[in-house]
Amino acid sequence: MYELWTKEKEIEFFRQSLENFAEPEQLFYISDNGKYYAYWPKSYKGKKFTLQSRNALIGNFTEKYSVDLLQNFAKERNLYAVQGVICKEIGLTPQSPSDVAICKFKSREQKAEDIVAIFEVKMSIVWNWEYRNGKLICIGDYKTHQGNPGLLRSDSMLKAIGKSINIRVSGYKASKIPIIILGNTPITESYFNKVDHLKKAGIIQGFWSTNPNPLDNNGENIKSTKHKGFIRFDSIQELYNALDELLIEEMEFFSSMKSKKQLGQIIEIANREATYEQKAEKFLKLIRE
DNA sequence: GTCTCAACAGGAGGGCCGTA
DNA sequence: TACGGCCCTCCTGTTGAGAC
Repeated sequence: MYELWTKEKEIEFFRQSLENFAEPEQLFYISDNGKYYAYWPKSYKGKKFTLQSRNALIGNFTEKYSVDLLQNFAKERNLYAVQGVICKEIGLTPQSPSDVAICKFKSREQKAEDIVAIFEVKMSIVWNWEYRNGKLICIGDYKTHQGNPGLLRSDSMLKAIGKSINIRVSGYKASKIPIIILGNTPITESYFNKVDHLKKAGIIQGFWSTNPNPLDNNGENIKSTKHKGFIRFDSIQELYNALDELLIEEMEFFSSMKSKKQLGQIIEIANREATYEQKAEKFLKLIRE
């Protein structure tokens, strides 16, 4: 039930889809010699086409999987993991809801102050599979097929970043809510510094992979970037600890483009307040004016 | 020639809305 | 209520540029 992403989850997706509504032709590519593949193998040179019918199915499956993964954590803290959360005041509209969010209440429509964390799910089938005589045979990891799954794609990364910024610029009500991108693959090296910078800048609190072993034969893959902008979780407990760490203290996102003189003035005024919290509140108030 | 990366293109599915 | 059109989001293959 509450487990990280493994090959068994992908088998579950195919089995569930085949049992409920999908034909094999909607889930697998058919090669020239009649074999059914989840992705075109790198060695395949025959005629190809692009499967579209799987997209929404895997999208929905991975969102539901993410809800299950987070539900146990939420329940223990009297919270709820909710799919498709709408909160218009922070840019989460019915057309573009949050994939998953941890909230104080169970409903889809939420007030900003009742949303504890927002998760954007970017997951896909990671391994390649052959469907033969009703059986699913794993024929290789993502390095052996022509597809480029999940967060390994630059446009998936850009889309996740774009959606997060859209929430951040929708208003100050989103400034207390952490945003996590949940994936099931590593990220490319070209994004190592960028995810760290996004974390330091407060825009996205992490790109988290729930897949502890994305490569076969203990293939080397990144555990985390230098400043933990990307983390690969190897156990549920590790994931829950990271969530606890993230949610334990109330944080505040802020950004600005001001001269050193203006900043100095703001700091000087804020510093007249009595406590650290009051100084911070004054600073945030002034920087947003 | 091969590999990697970013950008682009594209169809399926689903929700919404106007119209008959 | 049914239907069609529009738009958005989903994921995946293709293409071209650049590095080696």
